[in-house]
Amino acid sequence: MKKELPKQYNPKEVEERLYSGWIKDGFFHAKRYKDKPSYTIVMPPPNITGQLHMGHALDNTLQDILIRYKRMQGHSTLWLPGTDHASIATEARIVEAMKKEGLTKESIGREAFLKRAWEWKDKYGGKIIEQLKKLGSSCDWERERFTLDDGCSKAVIETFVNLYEKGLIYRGERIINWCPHCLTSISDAEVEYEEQAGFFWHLRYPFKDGNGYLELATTRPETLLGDTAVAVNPNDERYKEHIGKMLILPLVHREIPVIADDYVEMDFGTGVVKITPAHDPNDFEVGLRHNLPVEHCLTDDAKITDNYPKYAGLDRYEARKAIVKDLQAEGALIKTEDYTHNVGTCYRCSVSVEPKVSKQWFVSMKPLAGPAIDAVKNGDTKFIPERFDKIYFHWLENIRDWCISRQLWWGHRIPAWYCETCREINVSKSEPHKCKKCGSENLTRDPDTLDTWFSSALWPFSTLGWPDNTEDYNYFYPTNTLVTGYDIIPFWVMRMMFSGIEYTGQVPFDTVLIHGLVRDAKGRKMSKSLGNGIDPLEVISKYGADALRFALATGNSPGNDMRFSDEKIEASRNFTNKIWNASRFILMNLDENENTPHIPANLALEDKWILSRYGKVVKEVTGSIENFELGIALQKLYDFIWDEFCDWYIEITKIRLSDTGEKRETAKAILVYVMSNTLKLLHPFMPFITEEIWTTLPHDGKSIMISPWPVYDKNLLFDDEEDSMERIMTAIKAIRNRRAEMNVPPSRKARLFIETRFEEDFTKGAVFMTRLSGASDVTIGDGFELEGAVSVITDSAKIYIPIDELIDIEAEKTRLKKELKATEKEIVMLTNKLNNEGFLSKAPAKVVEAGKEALKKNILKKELLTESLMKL
RNA sequence: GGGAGCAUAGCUCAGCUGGGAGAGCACUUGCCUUACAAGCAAGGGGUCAUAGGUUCGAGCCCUAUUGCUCCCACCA
Repeated sequence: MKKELPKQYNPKEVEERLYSGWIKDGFFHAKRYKDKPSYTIVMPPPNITGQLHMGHALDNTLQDILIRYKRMQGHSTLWLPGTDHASIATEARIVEAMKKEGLTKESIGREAFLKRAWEWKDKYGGKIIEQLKKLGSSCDWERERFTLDDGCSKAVIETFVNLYEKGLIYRGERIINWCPHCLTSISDAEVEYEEQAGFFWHLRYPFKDGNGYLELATTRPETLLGDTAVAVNPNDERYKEHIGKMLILPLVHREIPVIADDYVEMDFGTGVVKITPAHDPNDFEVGLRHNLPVEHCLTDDAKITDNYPKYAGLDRYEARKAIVKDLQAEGALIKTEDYTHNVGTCYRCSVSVEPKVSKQWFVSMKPLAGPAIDAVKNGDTKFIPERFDKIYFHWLENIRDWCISRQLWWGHRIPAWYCETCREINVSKSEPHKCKKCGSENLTRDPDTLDTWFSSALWPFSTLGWPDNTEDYNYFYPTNTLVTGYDIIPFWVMRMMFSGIEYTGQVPFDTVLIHGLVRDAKGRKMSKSLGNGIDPLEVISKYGADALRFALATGNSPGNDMRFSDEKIEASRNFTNKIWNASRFILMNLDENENTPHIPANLALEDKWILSRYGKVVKEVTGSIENFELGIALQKLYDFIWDEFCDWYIEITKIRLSDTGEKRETAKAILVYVMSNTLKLLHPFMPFITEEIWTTLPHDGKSIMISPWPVYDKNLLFDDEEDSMERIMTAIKAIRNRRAEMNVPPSRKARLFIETRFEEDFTKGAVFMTRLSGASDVTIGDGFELEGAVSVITDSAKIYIPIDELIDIEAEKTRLKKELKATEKEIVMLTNKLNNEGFLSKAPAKVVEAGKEALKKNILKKELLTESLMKL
């Protein structure tokens, strides 16, 4: 049966059929071959609350390209997928859902809450995985993991206990970032600063002795309730005499001291700062240095505490108004100024973060940061593009201890039990039955869970079976490439690095490929609130996954943001259409039982040319992918397929295809060979359409995705034939140009008379020159005496086109003169260059040679032009 | 306050270690040439932000300037 492709490419049908076929054949499943190198990527696990957005689509497209490429190259390839439990986001979702039923976490209790959470996860957690499949992701779904599954949890407990025993995890009362909405602590990395318009309230704090006052300014007057001192700079002459004196705190009428601390900037404001250790990170530090009491005046949900009955229960912003009013009434308010400043907000809910002193668990970062910095400095892991190592270094060099405890229930519960008898902390991998210090059996487990990122930090090895010494772990770890956006370097990349080094003794990956954000057509960040997000699933259903992947992979370079637009996706779709139709054309010309791709013996000039060009594309594309220049690799394939293969080679073969015998067979064979192999090069980028076509063409093997990646073959290089084709193509373009200029309709065929030194080339090319340049026939010879013929001159030939009715001798002269002038200019430029001693001695031989070659061509062209002018 | 990025054709962007600028879209002209009008052919359009410097040679390297963008930072 002769094979055919339908007239229109139908991505939907093809994608579903092929994807399920690949799964069924087990092509995505990674096997550990002893004699093959491994190549591993762990997927950045999307949140179970997530919906696939363009960021995921880009991230996973890039990973799939690398994985498919390496798989075809014969590596034991593992792309390990999974999801993240996303403690805050998921818990918020469930709390919200319960609210509708009139329930709260507390009302149903921890166990029932977790039951709901797992149910929620089972119901919705797999959604994003299904969406990733639509993209064509060739993940090993048999190895899919979840950050809260048994294996990952075991790794988390192992790590926690281990670090605790090493003294790198500790519990302490520190100032942390508190989200009054999510009701949990969050880490420094989870705070986003945004500029907000506010006020600067200037206040008067009177001295206890009734002798005057100090003026200070604050943006948060409500924290005045928690003031336990006022600070000035020790070197500030204005206030030196007041240091140690007591002030009366307005409204509260508590006595607080004036202290001296370097932290105070003399030239900012009045040089006097109120100190609220409980609710400001800097003030907390000052408080530590001066032994100040920590006075809490805000509750967990940011309301005034019961200690201040007049304001108790008021929200922080209401309290602010009330307190300002009262300050004014008391005469303590001097003035109010407009003031914009940075306010920390929660990266999950955008509510202003409240700094708060609280007992939490921390990871001691300094000892872990050092080796992580070294690993990048000495090249064990490298960032692409390199500049992102600066961001990485900056974070690690300035890092503070990582607050890892969260006041949430959905997550890994901290493995610490407190003895109710002696207060000893018992940290243990399994539940202890009695206190290790006093033997009491009255133990209570810490109610808190760990930061989601604590488990994510272990992802590259916890998913492979660590801490157990599994075969997967030994074979696939360390992983190779991590692909992610620059925005999560501090959250994730950095933490995986120090975790990997600390626990496994190896960096978790050798390369971090960083990509940018996908923005909308106007360059805005895609966001829910703006409603400008483009849904990748809609794009897939309208244009196909391959078109989406092409649009995401092309025209952008690592680390840079990109824009996504309708124009771009349409251009991508057009490319899929082009490939589809080229293939249809080839299939149309094949006979039944065609041979598998091969190169026949008697090659024509153009066959050698396209093979040579193809060979170079193999080399270039492979090189570009190796350098992670995926956009460039794809651009090269696009250009080769569209310009060289379709617009030239296919057009040229049409002559031979209408013939019979060996000529036709050879053309067919080369068409199949080049198309089929080029599809392989394209497969990592556009898996579906390439598979569909490849398996329809004569092929060897079950699937393109497990076929061997083309290898650069020097035997396929034909430099002389490339030069010959170049001459002919230049001539054809010049003829087309002349005809277009003179408005000769394509239907008007004309004869061609060619004078050339490259007679052999043009004799070969004459076969297809007629078709491609609208000629009726070609005559190659010498000394043509043609009255009123248009001449076309290239650096290798002089071509006459007799079109009597169109010839205008004067116009012809003008045109030739113009061209002569341009050629002469070129000659002068090249001559100067080649007479330059510096250039000759310092430029590489290759460049000098190219210059000489160009000069030679221009001189030839000049001669031909001059001759033609003389004749006229 | 510190750091980074960007500035190339009307628009969106490529341009790998320096060898006389490219693509897609848009525009102009002509084509239903039997794979593709989602196409074919031909064309117009750029002192590569500005000013210096290094070099035989600079979009690419160095310095300064201007304009945007982002990240980090305890100026209350």
